Amino acid sequence: MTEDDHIVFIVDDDQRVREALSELMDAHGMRAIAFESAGDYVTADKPDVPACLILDIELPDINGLDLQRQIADGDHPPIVFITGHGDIPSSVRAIKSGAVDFLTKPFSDADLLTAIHAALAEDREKRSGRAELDMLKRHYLDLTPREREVLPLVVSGLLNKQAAAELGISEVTLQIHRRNVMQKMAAASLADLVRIAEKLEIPITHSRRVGGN
Amino acid sequence: MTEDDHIVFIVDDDQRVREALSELMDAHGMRAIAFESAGDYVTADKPDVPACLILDIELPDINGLDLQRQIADGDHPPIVFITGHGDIPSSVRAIKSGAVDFLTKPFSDADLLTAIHAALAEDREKRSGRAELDMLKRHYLDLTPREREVLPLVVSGLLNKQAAAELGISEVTLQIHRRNVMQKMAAASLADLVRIAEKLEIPITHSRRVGGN
DNA sequence: GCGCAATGTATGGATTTCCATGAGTTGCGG
DNA sequence: CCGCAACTCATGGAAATCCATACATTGCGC
Repeated sequence: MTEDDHIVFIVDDDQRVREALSELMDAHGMRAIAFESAGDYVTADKPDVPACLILDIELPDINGLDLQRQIADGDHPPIVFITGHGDIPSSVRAIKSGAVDFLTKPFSDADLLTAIHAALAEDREKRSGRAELDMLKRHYLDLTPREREVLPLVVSGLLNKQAAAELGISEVTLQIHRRNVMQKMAAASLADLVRIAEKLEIPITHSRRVGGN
Repeated sequence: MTEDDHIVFIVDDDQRVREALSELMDAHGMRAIAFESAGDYVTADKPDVPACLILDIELPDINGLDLQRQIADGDHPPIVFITGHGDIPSSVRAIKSGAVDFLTKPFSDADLLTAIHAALAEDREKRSGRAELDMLKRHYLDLTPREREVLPLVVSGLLNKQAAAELGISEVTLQIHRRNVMQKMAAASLADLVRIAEKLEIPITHSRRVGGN
Protein backbone atom coordinates (compact mmCIF):
# COMPACT_ATOMS: atom_id res chain seq x y z
CA MET A 1 0.00 0.00 0.00
CA THR A 2 3.05 2.24 0.01
CA GLU A 3 2.41 5.12 -2.34
CA ASP A 4 4.86 6.06 -5.05
CA ASP A 5 5.50 9.52 -3.68
CA HIS A 6 3.35 11.67 -1.50
CA ILE A 7 3.12 13.73 1.64
CA VAL A 8 0.45 14.09 4.30
CA PHE A 9 0.17 17.44 6.01
CA ILE A 10 -1.29 17.47 9.48
CA VAL A 11 -2.50 20.68 11.08
CA ASP A 12 -3.74 20.33 14.63
CA ASP A 13 -3.05 22.38 17.73
CA ASP A 14 -3.14 19.35 20.02
CA GLN A 15 0.31 17.84 20.24
CA ARG A 16 -1.04 14.41 21.21
CA VAL A 17 -3.16 14.34 18.10
CA ARG A 18 -0.23 15.35 15.94
CA GLU A 19 1.89 12.59 17.42
CA ALA A 20 -0.80 9.98 17.15
CA LEU A 21 -1.51 10.83 13.55
CA SER A 22 2.17 10.97 12.66
CA GLU A 23 2.63 7.54 14.13
CA LEU A 24 -0.38 6.22 12.30
CA MET A 25 0.98 7.52 9.03
CA ASP A 26 4.35 6.07 9.84
CA ALA A 27 2.87 2.69 10.61
CA HIS A 28 1.31 2.68 7.18
CA GLY A 29 4.41 3.71 5.35
CA MET A 30 3.24 7.23 4.62
CA ARG A 31 5.23 10.39 4.88
CA ALA A 32 3.74 13.06 7.10
CA ILE A 33 4.58 16.53 8.38
CA ALA A 34 2.69 18.04 11.28
CA PHE A 35 2.01 21.71 11.97
CA GLU A 36 0.70 23.36 15.08
CA SER A 37 -1.13 26.20 13.39
CA ALA A 38 -2.51 27.26 10.06
CA GLY A 39 0.13 29.95 9.84
CA ASP A 40 2.92 27.41 10.21
CA TYR A 41 1.39 25.32 7.48
CA VAL A 42 0.87 28.17 5.07
CA THR A 43 4.36 29.59 5.41
CA ALA A 44 6.13 26.23 5.37
CA ASP A 45 8.08 25.00 2.40
CA LYS A 46 6.01 22.19 0.97
CA PRO A 47 7.39 19.55 -1.38
CA ASP A 48 5.84 19.44 -4.82
CA VAL A 49 4.30 15.98 -4.70
CA PRO A 50 0.78 14.55 -4.40
CA ALA A 51 -0.45 15.56 -0.98
CA CYS A 52 -3.39 15.83 1.31
CA LEU A 53 -4.15 18.01 4.27
CA ILE A 54 -5.58 16.72 7.51
CA LEU A 55 -7.01 19.81 9.03
CA ASP A 56 -8.45 20.44 12.45
CA ILE A 57 -11.32 22.90 12.55
CA GLU A 58 -10.44 24.51 15.84
CA LEU A 59 -7.05 26.13 15.42
CA PRO A 60 -5.38 28.82 17.50
CA ASP A 61 -4.90 31.35 14.72
CA ILE A 62 -7.68 30.76 12.25
CA ASN A 63 -10.72 28.60 11.76
CA GLY A 64 -10.04 25.58 9.56
CA LEU A 65 -12.98 26.37 7.30
CA ASP A 66 -11.72 29.89 6.79
CA LEU A 67 -8.32 28.53 5.90
CA GLN A 68 -9.99 26.28 3.35
CA ARG A 69 -11.69 29.25 1.80
CA GLN A 70 -8.51 31.31 1.76
CA ILE A 71 -6.52 28.73 -0.11
CA ALA A 72 -9.45 27.70 -2.28
CA ASP A 73 -8.11 29.58 -5.28
CA GLY A 74 -4.82 27.88 -5.84
CA ASP A 75 -3.19 24.54 -6.00
CA HIS A 76 -3.97 23.40 -2.51
CA PRO A 77 -4.14 19.71 -1.70
CA PRO A 78 -7.47 18.02 -0.93
CA ILE A 79 -8.55 18.50 2.66
CA VAL A 80 -9.74 15.96 5.22
CA PHE A 81 -11.29 17.77 8.14
CA ILE A 82 -11.11 16.41 11.65
CA THR A 83 -12.79 18.02 14.60
CA GLY A 84 -13.82 17.45 18.16
CA HIS A 85 -16.82 19.72 18.09
CA GLY A 86 -18.20 19.61 14.61
CA ASP A 87 -21.62 20.72 13.63
CA ILE A 88 -23.68 19.96 10.57
CA PRO A 89 -23.53 23.41 8.92
CA SER A 90 -19.74 23.29 9.15
CA SER A 91 -19.58 19.85 7.60
CA VAL A 92 -21.92 20.91 4.83
CA ARG A 93 -19.87 23.97 4.06
CA ALA A 94 -16.63 21.97 4.16
CA ILE A 95 -17.79 19.32 1.76
CA LYS A 96 -19.47 21.80 -0.55
CA SER A 97 -16.16 23.62 -0.73
CA GLY A 98 -14.52 20.44 -1.90
CA ALA A 99 -13.28 18.72 1.24
CA VAL A 100 -12.81 14.99 0.86
CA ASP A 101 -14.25 14.11 4.24
CA PHE A 102 -15.26 15.52 7.57
CA LEU A 103 -14.46 13.27 10.52
CA THR A 104 -15.49 13.86 14.09
CA LYS A 105 -13.27 12.72 16.92
CA PRO A 106 -13.07 10.03 17.87
CA PHE A 107 -12.81 8.47 14.43
CA SER A 108 -11.43 5.13 13.43
CA ASP A 109 -8.03 4.76 11.85
CA ALA A 110 -9.69 2.97 8.98
CA ASP A 111 -11.97 5.90 8.21
CA LEU A 112 -9.10 8.34 8.25
CA LEU A 113 -6.91 6.14 6.09
CA THR A 114 -9.69 5.68 3.59
CA ALA A 115 -10.16 9.42 3.39
CA ILE A 116 -6.44 10.02 3.03
CA HIS A 117 -6.12 7.54 0.23
CA ALA A 118 -9.05 9.08 -1.56
CA ALA A 119 -7.54 12.52 -1.08
CA LEU A 120 -4.14 11.48 -2.39
CA ALA A 121 -5.72 9.79 -5.37
CA GLU A 122 -7.71 12.93 -6.05
CA ASP A 123 -4.60 15.06 -5.84
CA ARG A 124 -2.76 12.83 -8.25
CA GLU A 125 -5.60 13.24 -10.69
CA LYS A 126 -5.70 16.98 -10.23
CA ARG A 127 -1.95 17.26 -10.61
CA SER A 128 -1.74 15.28 -13.78
CA GLY A 129 -4.58 17.31 -15.23
CA ARG A 130 -2.83 20.50 -14.18
CA ALA A 131 0.49 19.35 -15.59
CA GLU A 132 -1.08 18.80 -18.97
CA LEU A 133 -2.83 22.13 -18.90
CA ASP A 134 0.33 23.89 -17.80
CA MET A 135 2.18 22.52 -20.77
CA LEU A 136 -0.51 23.79 -23.11
CA LYS A 137 -0.40 27.19 -21.44
CA ARG A 138 3.35 27.29 -21.87
CA HIS A 139 2.93 26.59 -25.52
CA TYR A 140 0.30 29.27 -25.74
CA LEU A 141 2.73 31.77 -24.28
CA ASP A 142 5.06 31.04 -27.18
CA LEU A 143 2.51 32.42 -29.61
CA THR A 144 2.94 35.93 -30.95
CA PRO A 145 0.04 38.36 -30.55
CA ARG A 146 -0.98 37.82 -34.12
CA GLU A 147 -0.90 34.09 -33.76
CA ARG A 148 -3.20 34.40 -30.77
CA GLU A 149 -5.65 36.21 -32.97
CA VAL A 150 -5.42 33.53 -35.61
CA LEU A 151 -5.97 30.60 -33.27
CA PRO A 152 -9.59 31.29 -32.31
CA LEU A 153 -10.53 31.98 -35.90
CA VAL A 154 -9.02 28.72 -37.06
CA VAL A 155 -10.60 26.59 -34.34
CA SER A 156 -13.91 28.27 -35.01
CA GLY A 157 -13.90 26.45 -38.31
CA LEU A 158 -13.33 29.43 -40.57
CA LEU A 159 -11.65 28.82 -43.88
CA ASN A 160 -8.24 30.40 -44.23
CA LYS A 161 -9.74 32.83 -46.68
CA GLN A 162 -12.44 33.88 -44.24
CA ALA A 163 -10.08 34.18 -41.31
CA ALA A 164 -7.71 36.25 -43.41
CA ALA A 165 -10.51 38.59 -44.40
CA GLU A 166 -11.47 38.87 -40.75
CA LEU A 167 -8.00 40.12 -39.90
CA GLY A 168 -7.64 42.16 -43.05
CA ILE A 169 -4.54 40.31 -44.19
CA SER A 170 -3.82 38.12 -47.15
CA GLU A 171 -4.67 34.45 -47.12
CA VAL A 172 -1.02 33.49 -47.56
CA THR A 173 0.04 35.34 -44.47
CA LEU A 174 -2.70 33.76 -42.45
CA GLN A 175 -1.60 30.34 -43.60
CA ILE A 176 1.84 31.04 -42.22
CA HIS A 177 0.45 32.16 -38.89
CA ARG A 178 -1.77 29.11 -38.83
CA ARG A 179 1.14 26.85 -39.55
CA ASN A 180 3.20 28.46 -36.78
CA VAL A 181 0.33 28.06 -34.35
CA MET A 182 0.03 24.37 -35.14
CA GLN A 183 3.73 23.85 -34.62
CA LYS A 184 4.03 25.90 -31.44
CA MET A 185 0.99 24.26 -29.91
CA ALA A 186 2.32 20.86 -30.96
CA ALA A 187 -0.95 19.99 -32.63
CA ALA A 188 -0.78 17.01 -34.94
CA SER A 189 -3.88 18.00 -36.85
CA LEU A 190 -6.64 20.55 -36.92
CA ALA A 191 -8.77 18.20 -34.85
CA ASP A 192 -6.00 18.13 -32.30
CA LEU A 193 -5.76 21.91 -32.27
CA VAL A 194 -9.48 22.21 -31.67
CA ARG A 195 -9.24 19.95 -28.63
CA ILE A 196 -6.26 21.88 -27.33
CA ALA A 197 -8.09 25.15 -27.76
CA GLU A 198 -11.04 23.63 -25.94
CA LYS A 199 -8.86 22.82 -22.94
CA LEU A 200 -7.42 26.34 -22.98
CA GLU A 201 -10.95 27.68 -23.18
CA ILE A 202 -10.21 29.63 -26.32
CA PRO A 203 -13.56 31.14 -27.23
CA ILE A 204 -15.27 30.40 -30.52
CA THR A 205 -15.45 33.75 -32.21
CA HIS A 206 -17.14 33.01 -35.48
CA SER A 207 -18.92 29.89 -36.53
CA ARG A 208 -19.09 29.15 -40.18
CA ARG A 209 -22.55 28.35 -41.35
CA VAL A 210 -22.97 25.44 -43.66
CA GLY A 211 -25.39 26.88 -46.12
CA GLY A 212 -23.07 29.68 -47.05
CA ASN A 213 -23.22 32.27 -44.28
CA MET B 1 -38.72 36.42 -7.79
CA THR B 2 -41.33 34.30 -9.48
CA GLU B 3 -39.55 31.69 -11.57
CA ASP B 4 -40.37 31.17 -15.20
CA ASP B 5 -41.56 27.61 -14.72
CA HIS B 6 -40.66 25.15 -12.05
CA ILE B 7 -41.91 22.73 -9.43
CA VAL B 8 -40.85 21.98 -5.89
CA PHE B 9 -41.33 18.44 -4.64
CA ILE B 10 -41.73 17.95 -0.93
CA VAL B 11 -41.34 14.54 0.64
CA ASP B 12 -42.00 14.42 4.38
CA ASP B 13 -44.03 12.06 6.50
CA ASP B 14 -45.15 14.78 8.86
CA GLN B 15 -48.31 16.37 7.57
CA ARG B 16 -47.72 19.59 9.46
CA VAL B 17 -44.35 19.99 7.80
CA ARG B 18 -45.84 19.32 4.39
CA GLU B 19 -48.51 21.94 4.98
CA ALA B 20 -46.09 24.48 6.35
CA LEU B 21 -43.70 24.06 3.46
CA SER B 22 -46.48 24.12 0.91
CA GLU B 23 -47.71 27.38 2.36
CA LEU B 24 -44.24 28.81 2.38
CA MET B 25 -43.81 27.95 -1.27
CA ASP B 26 -47.18 29.38 -2.01
CA ALA B 27 -46.37 32.61 -0.23
CA HIS B 28 -43.33 32.98 -2.46
CA GLY B 29 -45.14 32.25 -5.67
CA MET B 30 -43.65 28.83 -6.15
CA ARG B 31 -45.43 25.72 -7.26
CA ALA B 32 -45.11 22.76 -4.92
CA ILE B 33 -46.35 19.20 -4.62
CA ALA B 34 -46.06 17.30 -1.37
CA PHE B 35 -45.71 13.54 -0.87
CA GLU B 36 -46.01 11.51 2.27
CA SER B 37 -43.50 8.83 1.34
CA ALA B 38 -40.63 8.13 -1.00
CA GLY B 39 -42.76 5.59 -2.79
CA ASP B 40 -45.46 8.13 -3.50
CA TYR B 41 -42.87 10.50 -4.89
CA VAL B 42 -41.16 7.93 -7.06
CA THR B 43 -44.33 6.58 -8.61
CA ALA B 44 -45.94 9.97 -9.11
CA ASP B 45 -46.25 11.62 -12.49
CA LYS B 46 -43.86 14.50 -12.40
CA PRO B 47 -44.01 17.43 -14.79
CA ASP B 48 -40.98 17.90 -17.00
CA VAL B 49 -39.80 21.28 -15.75
CA PRO B 50 -36.91 22.56 -13.63
CA ALA B 51 -37.47 21.12 -10.19
CA CYS B 52 -35.99 20.49 -6.82
CA LEU B 53 -36.69 17.95 -4.15
CA ILE B 54 -37.05 18.81 -0.48
CA LEU B 55 -36.43 15.51 1.15
CA ASP B 56 -36.81 14.43 4.75
CA ILE B 57 -34.25 11.91 5.93
CA GLU B 58 -36.58 9.94 8.17
CA LEU B 59 -39.28 8.48 5.99
CA PRO B 60 -41.67 5.61 6.65
CA ASP B 61 -40.68 3.44 3.71
CA ILE B 62 -37.07 4.24 3.01
CA ASN B 63 -34.23 6.36 4.29
CA GLY B 64 -33.86 9.64 2.42
CA LEU B 65 -30.18 9.03 1.78
CA ASP B 66 -30.93 5.64 0.29
CA LEU B 67 -33.51 7.19 -1.94
CA GLN B 68 -30.90 9.66 -3.08
CA ARG B 69 -28.56 6.84 -3.95
CA GLN B 70 -31.26 4.92 -5.76
CA ILE B 71 -32.19 7.76 -8.04
CA ALA B 72 -28.60 8.93 -8.40
CA ASP B 73 -28.27 7.46 -11.85
CA GLY B 74 -30.92 9.31 -13.72
CA ASP B 75 -32.38 12.70 -14.24
CA HIS B 76 -33.43 13.40 -10.71
CA PRO B 77 -33.76 16.97 -9.52
CA PRO B 78 -31.27 18.46 -7.04
CA ILE B 79 -32.04 17.52 -3.46
CA VAL B 80 -32.33 19.70 -0.38
CA PHE B 81 -32.33 17.51 2.70
CA ILE B 82 -34.23 18.46 5.82
CA THR B 83 -34.11 16.45 9.00
CA GLY B 84 -34.95 16.54 12.64
CA HIS B 85 -32.24 14.21 13.77
CA GLY B 86 -29.35 14.70 11.42
CA ASP B 87 -25.82 13.63 12.10
CA ILE B 88 -22.58 14.68 10.52
CA PRO B 89 -21.82 11.47 8.61
CA SER B 90 -25.25 11.66 6.99
CA SER B 91 -24.74 15.26 5.99
CA VAL B 92 -21.31 14.46 4.57
CA ARG B 93 -22.66 11.59 2.57
CA ALA B 94 -25.60 13.64 1.34
CA ILE B 95 -23.50 16.54 0.12
CA LYS B 96 -20.85 14.28 -1.36
CA SER B 97 -23.60 12.61 -3.33
CA GLY B 98 -24.56 15.94 -4.76
CA ALA B 99 -27.22 17.32 -2.44
CA VAL B 100 -27.55 21.08 -2.55
CA ASP B 101 -27.96 21.52 1.18
CA PHE B 102 -28.64 19.68 4.39
CA LEU B 103 -30.83 21.60 6.81
CA THR B 104 -31.65 20.56 10.35
CA LYS B 105 -34.99 21.41 11.86
CA PRO B 106 -35.70 23.99 12.90
CA PHE B 107 -34.32 25.95 9.99
CA SER B 108 -35.15 29.43 8.84
CA ASP B 109 -37.38 30.09 5.87
CA ALA B 110 -34.59 32.14 4.38
CA ASP B 111 -32.13 29.27 4.47
CA LEU B 112 -34.58 26.93 2.85
CA LEU B 113 -35.52 29.43 0.16
CA THR B 114 -31.89 30.10 -0.61
CA ALA B 115 -31.27 26.40 -0.99
CA ILE B 116 -34.33 25.95 -3.17
CA HIS B 117 -33.33 28.76 -5.47
CA ALA B 118 -29.85 27.34 -5.78
CA ALA B 119 -31.30 23.93 -6.51
CA LEU B 120 -33.67 25.23 -9.15
CA ALA B 121 -30.89 27.20 -10.79
CA GLU B 122 -28.74 24.11 -10.78
CA ASP B 123 -31.49 22.05 -12.35
CA ARG B 124 -32.01 24.61 -15.08
CA GLU B 125 -28.33 24.40 -15.87
CA LYS B 126 -28.36 20.63 -15.85
CA ARG B 127 -31.44 20.48 -18.01
CA SER B 128 -30.16 22.81 -20.66
CA GLY B 129 -26.92 20.89 -20.78
CA ARG B 130 -28.85 17.65 -21.06
CA ALA B 131 -31.12 19.03 -23.75
CA GLU B 132 -28.13 19.90 -25.89
CA LEU B 133 -26.54 16.54 -25.33
CA ASP B 134 -29.78 14.75 -26.09
CA MET B 135 -30.00 16.47 -29.42
CA LEU B 136 -26.50 15.40 -30.29
CA LYS B 137 -27.28 11.84 -29.25
CA ARG B 138 -30.37 11.87 -31.43
CA HIS B 139 -28.28 12.96 -34.35
CA TYR B 140 -25.78 10.25 -33.56
CA LEU B 141 -28.54 7.66 -33.71
CA ASP B 142 -29.20 8.76 -37.29
CA LEU B 143 -25.76 7.60 -38.32
CA THR B 144 -25.38 4.28 -40.07
CA PRO B 145 -22.94 1.74 -38.60
CA ARG B 146 -20.33 2.64 -41.16
CA GLU B 147 -20.70 6.33 -40.47
CA ARG B 148 -20.13 5.62 -36.80
CA GLU B 149 -16.86 4.02 -37.74
CA VAL B 150 -15.89 6.96 -39.86
CA LEU B 151 -16.62 9.60 -37.25
CA PRO B 152 -13.88 8.71 -34.74
CA LEU B 153 -11.32 8.41 -37.51
CA VAL B 154 -12.18 11.82 -38.87
CA VAL B 155 -12.16 13.58 -35.52
CA SER B 156 -8.88 11.90 -34.70
CA GLY B 157 -7.39 14.08 -37.39
CA LEU B 158 -6.70 11.39 -39.96
CA LEU B 159 -6.59 12.41 -43.59
CA ASN B 160 -9.40 10.96 -45.68
CA LYS B 161 -6.82 8.80 -47.36
CA GLN B 162 -5.58 7.41 -44.07
CA ALA B 163 -9.05 6.86 -42.67
CA ALA B 164 -10.06 5.09 -45.86
CA ALA B 165 -7.03 2.81 -45.63
CA GLU B 166 -7.92 2.11 -42.02
CA LEU B 167 -11.34 0.86 -43.07
CA GLY B 168 -10.08 -0.83 -46.21
CA ILE B 169 -12.31 1.24 -48.48
CA SER B 170 -11.60 3.76 -51.17
CA GLU B 171 -11.02 7.38 -50.34
CA VAL B 172 -14.03 8.43 -52.37
CA THR B 173 -16.36 6.28 -50.37
CA LEU B 174 -14.98 7.56 -47.13
CA GLN B 175 -15.51 11.12 -48.29
CA ILE B 176 -19.15 10.33 -48.83
CA HIS B 177 -19.52 8.84 -45.36
CA ARG B 178 -17.70 11.80 -43.92
CA ARG B 179 -19.96 14.20 -45.71
CA ASN B 180 -23.04 12.34 -44.46
CA VAL B 181 -21.71 12.41 -40.93
CA MET B 182 -21.18 16.15 -41.08
CA GLN B 183 -24.69 16.69 -42.36
CA LYS B 184 -26.41 14.34 -39.96
CA MET B 185 -24.53 15.72 -36.98
CA ALA B 186 -25.30 19.25 -38.15
CA ALA B 187 -21.66 20.21 -37.95
CA ALA B 188 -20.78 23.43 -39.71
CA SER B 189 -17.12 22.57 -39.97
CA LEU B 190 -14.59 19.98 -38.99
CA ALA B 191 -13.79 22.02 -35.91
CA ASP B 192 -17.43 21.88 -35.02
CA LEU B 193 -17.56 18.14 -35.53
CA VAL B 194 -14.58 17.68 -33.24
CA ARG B 195 -16.31 19.58 -30.47
CA ILE B 196 -19.49 17.60 -30.98
CA ALA B 197 -17.56 14.35 -30.83
CA GLU B 198 -15.93 15.59 -27.66
CA LYS B 199 -19.30 16.11 -26.01
CA LEU B 200 -20.43 12.68 -27.13
CA GLU B 201 -17.21 11.27 -25.76
CA ILE B 202 -16.28 9.70 -29.06
CA PRO B 203 -12.87 8.20 -28.39
CA ILE B 204 -9.82 9.25 -30.38
CA THR B 205 -8.75 6.09 -32.12
CA HIS B 206 -5.73 7.16 -34.09
CA SER B 207 -3.77 10.33 -33.82
CA ARG B 208 -1.90 11.43 -36.86
CA ARG B 209 1.69 12.22 -36.17
CA VAL B 210 3.12 15.34 -37.66
CA GLY B 211 6.46 14.03 -38.79
CA GLY B 212 4.85 11.47 -41.01
CA ASN B 213 4.83 8.33 -38.88
C1' DG C 1 23.43 51.21 -36.99
C1' DC C 2 22.93 46.25 -37.01
C1' DG C 3 20.63 42.11 -35.88
C1' DC C 4 16.47 40.01 -34.93
C1' DA C 5 11.68 38.91 -34.16
C1' DA C 6 7.20 39.84 -35.79
C1' DT C 7 4.47 40.83 -39.51
C1' DG C 8 3.35 41.13 -44.03
C1' DT C 9 3.19 39.62 -49.25
C1' DA C 10 3.98 36.83 -53.61
C1' DT C 11 4.73 32.76 -56.66
C1' DG C 12 4.11 28.09 -57.71
C1' DG C 13 3.45 23.33 -57.23
C1' DA C 14 1.85 19.16 -54.67
C1' DT C 15 -1.73 17.39 -51.99
C1' DT C 16 -6.13 17.28 -50.07
C1' DT C 17 -10.70 18.34 -49.67
C1' DC C 18 -15.35 19.35 -51.52
C1' DC C 19 -19.00 18.25 -54.47
C1' DA C 20 -21.94 16.46 -58.15
C1' DT C 21 -23.20 12.95 -61.20
C1' DG C 22 -23.61 8.14 -62.20
C1' DA C 23 -23.77 3.50 -60.98
C1' DG C 24 -23.08 -1.49 -58.95
C1' DT C 25 -23.83 -4.89 -54.89
C1' DT C 26 -25.93 -6.66 -50.80
C1' DG C 27 -29.49 -7.62 -47.63
C1' DC C 28 -33.79 -6.93 -45.47
C1' DG C 29 -38.87 -6.34 -45.34
C1' DG C 30 -43.29 -6.06 -47.58
C1' DC D 1 -39.73 -10.18 -56.32
C1' DC D 2 -39.53 -5.40 -55.78
C1' DG D 3 -38.16 -1.35 -53.28
C1' DC D 4 -35.13 0.68 -50.26
C1' DA D 5 -31.27 1.60 -47.29
C1' DA D 6 -26.55 0.93 -46.73
C1' DC D 7 -22.29 0.53 -48.76
C1' DT D 8 -19.33 0.71 -52.42
C1' DC D 9 -16.56 2.87 -56.42
C1' DA D 10 -15.32 6.09 -60.41
C1' DT D 11 -14.64 10.40 -62.93
C1' DG D 12 -13.74 15.13 -63.01
C1' DG D 13 -13.56 19.79 -61.83
C1' DA D 14 -13.46 23.58 -58.28
C1' DA D 15 -11.74 25.08 -54.07
C1' DA D 16 -8.81 24.87 -50.23
C1' DT D 17 -4.81 23.47 -47.84
C1' DC D 18 0.14 22.51 -47.33
C1' DC D 19 4.73 23.86 -48.12
C1' DA D 20 9.04 25.99 -49.69
C1' DT D 21 11.41 29.85 -51.27
C1' DA D 22 12.14 34.76 -51.53
C1' DC D 23 11.57 39.32 -49.90
C1' DA D 24 9.86 44.09 -47.65
C1' DT D 25 8.62 46.67 -43.38
C1' DT D 26 8.56 47.82 -38.64
C1' DG D 27 10.15 48.23 -34.08
C1' DC D 28 13.00 46.88 -30.32
C1' DG D 29 17.45 46.11 -28.01
C1' DC D 30 22.46 45.95 -27.91
